[in-house]
Parts: sequence; C-alpha cells; structure tokens
Amino acid sequence: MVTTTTTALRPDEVREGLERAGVGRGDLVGLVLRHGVGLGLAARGHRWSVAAPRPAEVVAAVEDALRPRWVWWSAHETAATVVAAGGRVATCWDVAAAHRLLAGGSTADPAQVWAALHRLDPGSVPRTGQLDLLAPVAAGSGGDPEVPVDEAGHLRAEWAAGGWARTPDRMAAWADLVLRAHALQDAALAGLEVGGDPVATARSESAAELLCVELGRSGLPLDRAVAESLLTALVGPRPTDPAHEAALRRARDQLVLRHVPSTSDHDQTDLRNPADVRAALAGVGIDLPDTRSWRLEPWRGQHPLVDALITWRKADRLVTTYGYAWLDSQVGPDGRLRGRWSGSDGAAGRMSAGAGLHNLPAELRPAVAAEPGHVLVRADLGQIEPRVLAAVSGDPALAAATADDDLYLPVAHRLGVQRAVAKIAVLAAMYGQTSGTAGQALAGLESAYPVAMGYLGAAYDAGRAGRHVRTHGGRLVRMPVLTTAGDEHAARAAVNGRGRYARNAVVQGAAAELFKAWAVTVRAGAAPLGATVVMCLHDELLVHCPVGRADQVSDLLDDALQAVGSRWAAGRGVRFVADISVVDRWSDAK
DNA sequence: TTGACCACGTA
DNA sequence: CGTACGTGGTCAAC
Repeated sequence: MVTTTTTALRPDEVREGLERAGVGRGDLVGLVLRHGVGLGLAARGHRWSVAAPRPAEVVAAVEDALRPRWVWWSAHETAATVVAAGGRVATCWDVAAAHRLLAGGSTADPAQVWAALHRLDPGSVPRTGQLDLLAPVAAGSGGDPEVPVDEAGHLRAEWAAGGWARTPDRMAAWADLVLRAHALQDAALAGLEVGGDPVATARSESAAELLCVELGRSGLPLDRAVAESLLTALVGPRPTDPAHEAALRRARDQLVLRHVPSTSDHDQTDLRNPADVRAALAGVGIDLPDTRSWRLEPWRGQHPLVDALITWRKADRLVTTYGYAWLDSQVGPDGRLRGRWSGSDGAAGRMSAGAGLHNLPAELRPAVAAEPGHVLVRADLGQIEPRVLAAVSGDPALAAATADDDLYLPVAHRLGVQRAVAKIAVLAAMYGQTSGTAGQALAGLESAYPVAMGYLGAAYDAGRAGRHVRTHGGRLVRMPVLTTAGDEHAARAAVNGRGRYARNAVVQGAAAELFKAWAVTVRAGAAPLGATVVMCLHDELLVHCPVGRADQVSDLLDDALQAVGSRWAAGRGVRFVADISVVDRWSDAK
C-alpha cells in the first residue's frame, strides 16, 4: 500500500491527487474535516491532509470533478460543515447510520462503532474525562499516542474526543480509519441474511442522514403573516408583555373555572394539574379514572364544565406548544421553520424532527406555504404498511391485492366481508390489536394470507421470547430486557407487549426504509430541477420548487417511487402508489 | 436539576 | 388489551 501524506495543498491539487490515485465517480473517499483547520482524505491506499480554513471549498472542488462516495463518521458532524457553506454532495456512506442499522440502538460515535466492528466489549471503550482533555498525551492507554488505535484495539479516547484534528498526520490517519470502518461494515452488512439488500439500505440511510442535515439548514417555508393570523383566531391576540400574557391566561382559565362549583376550592383548581381537574370533575358528579380527552368526550353536553374543559385543553395546547413563543423561537427571519432532524431515531428507524415539525396541528398547516414563484408538490404513499407487508413477507396473494389502487377492496372480496371490516382486520394484524371487532375477519386473514400472517407471527414470537428482529432492509431492532416484576399478570402483559412491539417494528421499520430510499432518490432528482425536499413525514414528502417545474417534480416523485419499489422489493410483485398534488399551501392537498 | 407521569399532536 | 415520535405541563426526589 502506498501512503502519501502532504500538507498545504490547494483544492485543485487535492483533486489532481485523487485523480492520479484513480478515484472516479462513486469511488470511496474517506473524509474528515474541521472548519478553520483543514481536512483529511483517504482513498485507494493513499492519504492526504490539507490545511485549509474553509475545508468545504476543497470538498466542493472534488465533488464537482469526481463525484466520489464520501465516507464520513457521521453526516451530522462532517456534512454539516459542507452544507453550511452552501455545498452539496451526491452520495456518501455514513458510518454512524450504518452502525445503527447493523447494531440497532442510537449511540454510534466512532469509538463505539470501532469497538463493535472489532467485537470488543463496548464497556471497555476508553473514555476521557475533562482532566484528560487538559493532558491529552497522558490519556493514552499504552503504545504510541500518535497511532489512533491503542494496544487493546480501541480508538484512543483523546483522538476520538477531537484530538484527531491536532496535526495533519492525524487528520489523514483519521480519514484512513473511517475508510477501514466502512470496509468492515460493508462486509458485515453483505453477510446479513434478510430479504432485502442491507448494503443498499446503508447507502440509502446514509443519504437520508445527509438529507436531514440539509432539511435542518433549509427549513420549511412558512407564511408568517398567515401563521400569525391563524394563531390570533385560535388562541387570541399576541400578548404585549408578560403581565398581559398572564392576564390572558387567567381569562382563559376563568372560562372553565366558573363552572367549578364553589363548594370545592375552585381558587385552588389548577387546570394544568390532572389531579385537580379530576377532583373538579368529581365535584360535579363525574368520576373518571383520568382526564384524557377521549375519556371526557362521552360526557360532552352532560355538564358545561366538560365542554369548557375540552375547549380549553385544545387552546392551551396550541398556546403553550405552538403559540407566539414557538413562532418567534423556531421560525427564522426568512420565514423558515427549522428543526433538528434525525435519520433513524428510535427503534424502527423512522425519521424524526424537532421544533414541532412532525406534529404540527392541522389548524396551522395553512401557514406552510410555497414562497413567491414557487409551489409545493406534496406526495404521500397510499396504504404503505400493508403494501410493505406484502413485499417483506413475499405473500403472493397479498402482493396480488396491491395491484388495486385500494388494496382493501380485493382483501375484502377474498375474505367475504365489508371493506371497512377488512381494513380493520389488516391493521389489527399488523399492529397486534387483540381486542375489538376484528376477530372474525382476523381468522379469515390467516387462511387467505398465510405467508404474511406467518411473517408477523414469527416477529411476534421473537419479540415475546426477547429475541432481536431484523427488518427487511437489515435494521436490527433490539428487544428490551424486561424488568422482572413480581406481578405475574404484569409480567405476562409485558411479554405480550414486546411481541406487539416486534410485530409492528418489522412493518413500520421496513416502511421507513422504503420511504427513505424514496426520499433520497427524490432528493437526487430534485436538485437539477431547482427543487428541494422540505418535509419528510413518515409516508409523505413535500418538495418546494419553482412554479414551472411542478410537472417535472410530480413525475419525479412517481418515477422515483416506481424505481425504488421495484429495486427494494425485487421480484415480489408489489405495487406502490402515491397520491401527488401541486399546491400553494400544505393544507390545500387532500 | 432531573426523571416520572400525564396529556396530546402527527404518522 | 395497536406502535412510534416530540413537546410541555406538574410533581416528587434529589
């Protein structure tokens, strides 16, 4: 292996070096960088270290000329610098994302990943305290501190804590390490036995992490004036100062409290305290185990307190979570709502987002609007979970049903039941519902779609037994270790709960993989159209684009789905459908 | 200050 | 006795 380390290269010299090493489109290039310092690169047995205050410019030069697959420890760390500088790269490998796929869970820092790839005990990963940071050289655990791997085979804590950027040689070595991590991950993923293609999943998940960085930076376009007027209509005027805010709050509370009988201590009733609310309800003869809205709903009209309370809850929710404070803190001066995006939070690997992006109440959605000269192209996957079940289980009968735009119609026909009954039964099967009216049709499902039901049953059994499961694309979903409570009944419920969790995870997780593959394919095709993905919501995509590109973006959304679907579920004969519409406001669609 | 619980919005 | 997430409220234990 030839190894060269050079410092103080210009961007074009770096590109030339990579070209001479034979790096072309899609070839792997390990990348680490630190803004204000420089970057390390590694490819094909070579390493480079570049002193550059704006390393993103070097990345951009290489991207434009060579379009490699960038390999980084994590997009959130490395790509953030590139994206912040306005840069854009096409493809990548995110070691942290690949690790979460391989090993489950959410922790994926370099030292943990390295340990897992070398089958070292995660608990033995060397850690550095603050004192060690002050004396970095002393923190090593044997051997040459300029070698990133210690004698036990772990990454050195001092390197992992940021010391990798201390010298040019270290940056080059750190870039070389990330390439080695990739090679081990690639081999491990290729060896998994699942229905899908784990290496392809890792690539898709990597791009999704990159998309998350971009989503966090670009944000969701919001019409501030509309948001402002919606809030005024829903929760009242904008408070002028804290005293005014408190007065408005007391006035809102009073609309409920006046219905609390004076026999009880209604001055003491705190509407935000469920125990107080429960006591107040008891005072008017309504004794409930809790005060959840669905529990209150049947009592609507029985006593004015209940009605006032339900109304108050809704408004208070909006004021506290999506009120003017939210608008002021989360929406930038450019009218963009920015949240922190995560590519695979939680167990099943769905995307998640902060700043209320994923639970924006329907009432506020009219405020999500395209900018002047632009439109939003909205697309949501139809009946995604049963279609995914057909794909991952390989059930030919259920796959045949996906030929229909409405999958529940052929299922209902086959079971000899109404569509509504069929739908409930299918959902019940996927989510593990045991109570309710699905019983009869559920039995029909077992005989009509034995492969699909067997797939769900196997996941359920694995979950109950505490065995981890893998999704179609290869994600490990870990089963929690149950705390052995003394109560026999509670223990049984916990075991069954874990079974439902696993049953749901293999469907929800696979759907998340398909969705992300779709989203990143759209991302790739959107760029040349001047379009950007601005929202991902489990089965729904919002793309912001110039008015004149709307038709092309619509086609892109459908084409991408067909391409991804046939690759992701090759040979399974499953059809995926999307409802696509061009709108000015998010709320205009459906 | 932190973690538990409640409650509720989205899929 | 469908699952998942994020957020913000109160309360009890620090």
